[in-house]
Amino acid sequence: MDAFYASVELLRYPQLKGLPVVIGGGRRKVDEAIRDLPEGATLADIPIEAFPLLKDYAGRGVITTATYPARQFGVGSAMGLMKAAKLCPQAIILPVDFDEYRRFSRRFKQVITEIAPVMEDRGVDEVYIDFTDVPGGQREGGRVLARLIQKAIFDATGLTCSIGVAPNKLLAKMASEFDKPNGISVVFEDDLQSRIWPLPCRKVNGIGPKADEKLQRHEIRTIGELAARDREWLVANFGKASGAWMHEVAWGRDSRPVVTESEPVSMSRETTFDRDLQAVRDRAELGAIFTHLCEKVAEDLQRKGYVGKTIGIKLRYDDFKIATRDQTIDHFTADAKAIRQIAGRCLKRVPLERPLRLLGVRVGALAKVGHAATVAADQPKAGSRRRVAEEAGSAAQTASLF
DNA sequence: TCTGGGGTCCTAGGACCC
DNA sequence: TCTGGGGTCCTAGGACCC
Repeated sequence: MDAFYASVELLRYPQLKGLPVVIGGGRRKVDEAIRDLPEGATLADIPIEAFPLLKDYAGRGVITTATYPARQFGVGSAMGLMKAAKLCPQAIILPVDFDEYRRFSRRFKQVITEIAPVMEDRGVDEVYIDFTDVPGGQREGGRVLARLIQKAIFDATGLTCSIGVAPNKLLAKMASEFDKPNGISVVFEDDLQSRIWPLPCRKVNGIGPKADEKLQRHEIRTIGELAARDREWLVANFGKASGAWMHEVAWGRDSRPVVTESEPVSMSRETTFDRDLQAVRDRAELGAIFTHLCEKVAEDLQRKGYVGKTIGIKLRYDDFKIATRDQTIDHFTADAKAIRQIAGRCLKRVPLERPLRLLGVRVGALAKVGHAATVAADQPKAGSRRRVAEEAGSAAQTASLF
């Protein structure tokens, strides 16, 4: 299979070209900073002097993305804003505007599917493309088609993108990072030794900070060093599945197809509070947030036409530890009140002594509305019956908090 | 004032069924 | 009475990605 991996550079405002800009944080704080602007002004109308600076920003949040001039200072995605402010206080901060990103996201994906219909959605700004059957797709090893797609995206959206072309998804993804922004890189099978093996293991999609740390403890830093270990050794040290997978990717092998359709598995809403909240002292505030999250998830489900039967909550404590609880019920629902009721029971099963930083509500085991009816007719599972019995016994002592 | 929000997939133990 | 597997579902946590 021949694959593209295309990654689009997110929104930039023309008047900010060449300036250090970070996008992130809560919308609220940034909105406050630019609220003196004329009514109806969009960000594009704002004079540069009016943009809020990172050094004046105070609040929780992380960077979603940053311009290349900002990255020069060492700031980048997922970094805390307070830390970024120390590195680059003069950077302009802009609010995240996901509605706008989604609009652009739809447009650039539409442009791509008109040229190459076999496309896998990998999020708001990334896609895989299988161009095996696209007429002319093989010219210059795919470079011609990549240029065509790049130009079409730019014409339609004004966005630039980086494209990697390779024999499979694994290599295409790595190739796309070779020439950013707005570049095209073609990697062939024969380039494995010269271009892939020198890269750090972290560049492999699927090797994260934990796996990388463990690899480094075994003196494996580059993909080449990973490839040098034999499969048996990797399996013995990283487990049957992970070890074998690591061996495959180190040798540039990946047979995953480009998947054009997929059904969602879960939908969730979560929020980090402006300040840590305590279950007892801030009971009313927490209760209101909790209800709101349930309503939002219910809205999302209904808007997209899904129902679910596993309902759960997520807490993040002030020490950043996470706790989750969920319960599977014997019917599908997308009703805010029903979700709130089951999620409330989950909340009673989790420790609430520590201050809370985040609260989330999740609905999983989804089915499309209409398809759910047949599934719902199935016998309730043993687990649900058991749970119902336990609740009867524990309701009295836990009824207080939510 | 370190560390967002929305996802997927995997693992592992226990219950339960055959 | 004790000893088995295999398979599925449920739950909690964790790694990872965009």
